[in-house]
Amino acid sequence: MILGEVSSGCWNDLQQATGVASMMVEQLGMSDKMGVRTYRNDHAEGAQFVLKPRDIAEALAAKLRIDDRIASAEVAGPGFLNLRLAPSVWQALPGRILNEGTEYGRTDFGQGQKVNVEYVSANPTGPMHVGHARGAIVGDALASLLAYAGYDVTREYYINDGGAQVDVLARSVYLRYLEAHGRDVEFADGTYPGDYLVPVGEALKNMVGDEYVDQPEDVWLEKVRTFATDQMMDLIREDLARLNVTMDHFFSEKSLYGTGRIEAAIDDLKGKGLIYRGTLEPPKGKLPEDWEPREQTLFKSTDYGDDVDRPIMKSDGSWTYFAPDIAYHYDKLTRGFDALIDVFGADHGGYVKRMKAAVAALSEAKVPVDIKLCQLVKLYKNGEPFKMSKRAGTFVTLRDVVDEVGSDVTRFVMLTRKNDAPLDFDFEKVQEQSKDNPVFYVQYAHARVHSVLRKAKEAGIDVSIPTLAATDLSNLSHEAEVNVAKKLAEWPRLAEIAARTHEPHRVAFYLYELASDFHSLWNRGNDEVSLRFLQDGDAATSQAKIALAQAVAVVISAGLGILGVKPAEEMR
RNA sequence: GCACCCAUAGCUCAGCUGGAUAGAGCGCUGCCCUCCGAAGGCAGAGGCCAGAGGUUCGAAUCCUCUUGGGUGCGCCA
Repeated sequence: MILGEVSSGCWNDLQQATGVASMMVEQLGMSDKMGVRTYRNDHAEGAQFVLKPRDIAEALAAKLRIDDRIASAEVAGPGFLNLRLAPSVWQALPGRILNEGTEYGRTDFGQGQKVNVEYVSANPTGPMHVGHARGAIVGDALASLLAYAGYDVTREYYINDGGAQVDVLARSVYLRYLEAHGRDVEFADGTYPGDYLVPVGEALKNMVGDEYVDQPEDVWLEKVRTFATDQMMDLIREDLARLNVTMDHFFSEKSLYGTGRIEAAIDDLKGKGLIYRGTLEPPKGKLPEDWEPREQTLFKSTDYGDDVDRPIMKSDGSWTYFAPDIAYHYDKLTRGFDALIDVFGADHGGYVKRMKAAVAALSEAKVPVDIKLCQLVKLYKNGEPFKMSKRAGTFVTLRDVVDEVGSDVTRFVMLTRKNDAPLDFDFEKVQEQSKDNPVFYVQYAHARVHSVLRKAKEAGIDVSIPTLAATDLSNLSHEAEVNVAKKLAEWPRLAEIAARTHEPHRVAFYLYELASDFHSLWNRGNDEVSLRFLQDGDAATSQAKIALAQAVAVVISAGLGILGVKPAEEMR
C-alpha cells in the first residue's frame, strides 16, 4: 500500500516486506529504528536473485519517504532500512489511547477462538499454600491476557474429589469429629493432622450430633467425605477470592465416576486402537521395592510421543488417576474448545507428555494443549530462607502471604518471572518502596499521574478525558516525551506477543519499563521546568503534557488489569 | 538409567516469528540536594550469552553432543 507497483521477480518478497513494514508502521509497534529483513529468494524455489539487498532496501526507502508519516528512511549496513517516524505519529498516539481507554491494546488476535484455561486445581484437602498461589495467579493472568487478545476464555478448576486423598480427608475429619466429642485421638501416618480440620470436625458434630460416633467406616465415610470436600472447597474459594482469582467453572472429578463418562472417553481411545492389555517394563534406575510385572490396561501414549505406555486401570480393576483425567479432557473437547491450556505445578512434569498424548489422540491432533508448569516459590524474610510452620501445618498458606503483603503485591511479584523459572519471594523486598521493587515502581507511576491530575484540577485546568484527547500535542517533541510515547506504542504488540506465547510475565516487565520511562521524564522535570506536566499559566501546554501522562495511566491500568492488580491512585 | 525444564554482567533476572553495538535492577566508581517535583537523579566501568560442533547471508535464540543445576519416573493423587 505504501509502495507503488514494482515489476520485478521479487514482487512477492517485496510485498511481504512491505507488509511487514507497513504493519509495523501502522501499528506503531516499532521503535524509530527498525531493521527490515533483507530478503532473498529461497534456493529451493529455484528463483533467481535479481537485486542485491542493499539495492532493494534503497528502492524501498525511496518509496517509503513519500509517506508523510515517515520522517526519514535510510539504508544502513548490509541492507537494513532505518525508518524514522514523523513526530506527528507519536503525538497522535495519546489522543487515540485516551479515546480508546483500556481497550487500546485489545486485539482480535484470538479471533474469538474458544480456549479453556485450567488452573489451580488444588486437591480439596486443605487450604491453599504458596505453591498453589503461583499457579492460580499465572493461570488467572493468562486467562485475562487471552481474553484481552480476543479469545473466548473459560476459566476452570478441576476438583480432585474422586480419589483416595479425599478418603484420607474424610478419615481425618472424622478424627476431629471424635475429638469434638471429647475423645482422645491419634493422627496416624496417612492422615491430615492440620488444625484447619478442627472447625470442620466441630461443624460435623453440630450437624449430625453423635450419629457417627463408634460407627464403622462404611456408615459415615461417604457422607463425611462429601461434607468435608464441600467445606474444603469453601475454604479454597475463599482463598481464591482473597487472591482476586475468579473461576467460570468448577469441574468435579467425582462427577465422572459411575456415570459412564470415564468409560466413554476410554471407549473413544479403544475405537482408535489405543487401549490394550499389557505388561510394562520395570522402570530403570530406582526400582520400586515391591516391583513385580503385572498385566494392566494401558493407553498407547507412545504413539503420540510419550516414553512408555501408561496404565489407566490398576491391577484390581479400578481406574488410575490418569483415567478420569483423560475423561475430563475428553469432556473439555466435547464442549468444543479450540485450544486447551493446563497450568500445573512443577511436580506434574512427568505428566505432561501423557496428557498431551491423550488430548492429541482424543482430538485427532486437532486441538492443541499447552501445559504450563510453574516452578517452586522460595520464600525469604530479611534475605533468609523462610519456613513458616503455623497452625495450618508445615507449609505457608496462601492466606498467610496475602494477609501480610496483600493480593496486589502477591500477584504482581508472582508474575515477575517466567513460569518455568523458580521464583524468590522475599517478604521484605516485595514491600519495599523503591525503584528495585517493580510493584512499587509501577504503582508509583500511576499514582504520580493522578497526583498531576489532582493538582491540575486545583489549578482550574480542564482535564476531562474528551478535552485531553482532543488536545494538540505538537509541542511535545522532547526526547524524553517521545520515549514515553514510543513505549506506549509498543503495548498492543506486546500484549499480542504475550498472548501468543502464553507468557503473562511479559506484561509485568513491560509495565516496569513503561513506568521507568515515565519516571525518567518526571525526573527531567526537576532540572528542566519546561518538561513538567503542569506549566504555570499555560493551560494548553499543561493539557498536552497531561494527555501524555494520562495515556500512561491508561496503559498501566490496562496492563495491571490483565495481571489482576488494582492501580494505585496515591501511595501511602 | 530415561524424560522434561534451566544455564545471559559480581548478584537477581529480561531479551517477539533467528537480524545491526546483548538490556534492566542491585552492587561498584564518579558527579548532583541551603530553595525549586530527591520515598532520589545523572554518568561510567563491568559479558567468548556454560563448552564444542552444525544449519544460515546472520544464532543468546534453531539442531546435535558435552558439562553443570532443578524436577519427575507402574497399581499416589
